[in-house]
Amino acid sequence: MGLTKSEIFTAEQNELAKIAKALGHPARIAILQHLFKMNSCVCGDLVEVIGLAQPTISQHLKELKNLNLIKGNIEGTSVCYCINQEHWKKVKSLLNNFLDFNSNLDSCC
Amino acid sequence: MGLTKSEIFTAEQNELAKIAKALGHPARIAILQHLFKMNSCVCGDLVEVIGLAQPTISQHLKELKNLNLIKGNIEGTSVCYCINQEHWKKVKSLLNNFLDFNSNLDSCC
DNA sequence: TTATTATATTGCAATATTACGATTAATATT
DNA sequence: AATATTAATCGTAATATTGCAATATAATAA
Repeated sequence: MGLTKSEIFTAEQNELAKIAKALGHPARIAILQHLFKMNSCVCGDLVEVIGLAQPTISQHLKELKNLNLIKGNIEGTSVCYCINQEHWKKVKSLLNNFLDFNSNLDSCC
Repeated sequence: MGLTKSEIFTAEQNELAKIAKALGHPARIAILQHLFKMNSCVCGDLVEVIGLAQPTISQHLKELKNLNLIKGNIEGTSVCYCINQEHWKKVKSLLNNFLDFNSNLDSCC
């Protein structure tokens, strides 16, 4: 099939999975890391920095933007991308919440 | 293509992406949450709890096991799964490290 | 030995993802 | 206006993922 049965999961499970899925490609990790490092708008040089073709980077950016992980502002002929700080906080707490579900007790196996 | 160009990324970027990808499906989130909640081995009742067919759950478990996120011990005719605590710590710090790359400065857009 | 039970594997159909060349759209520059 | 620059979109090929029925395997029970 190739089609996830989202309807049988909770909203939180689907939300978490969607975020994780967006982070599930090294190019998108690299893009986010670069945006963090630059701390500010970075535009088409992502193509150079990362080393994938322009349409490919554009596609990855679109995915990150669809999930509100980044924002894009048009500046002349170029587009300026940056982390969506407000939303990133939510993502962080959602993920941390999940990661810390981890109890201190030992597993039985 | 459908084939990720892993060779152009750093080991850390690929590692992060692989983990995120494994978490990028609500069924796998649900499995992990259940294992956490039970804090101990849980076996075939995952099929009931989650509501996907047995082969599908088995496949998701395999993926989680391949990434060392969970362990599986045979106990009689059933298999007992649980979180791989040691590795989970590494995963947590890797992800937290990434999530906290976030500087305090404002984005420019 | 012959069920029975629990899980894994195989095979397959439907869909999604990744990557990129070609093209388009929008703004700048000359 | 004509051209250049930048990024988005379209189309497409190759591959991956999701889900399940059918089957196989392994361990116990009768």
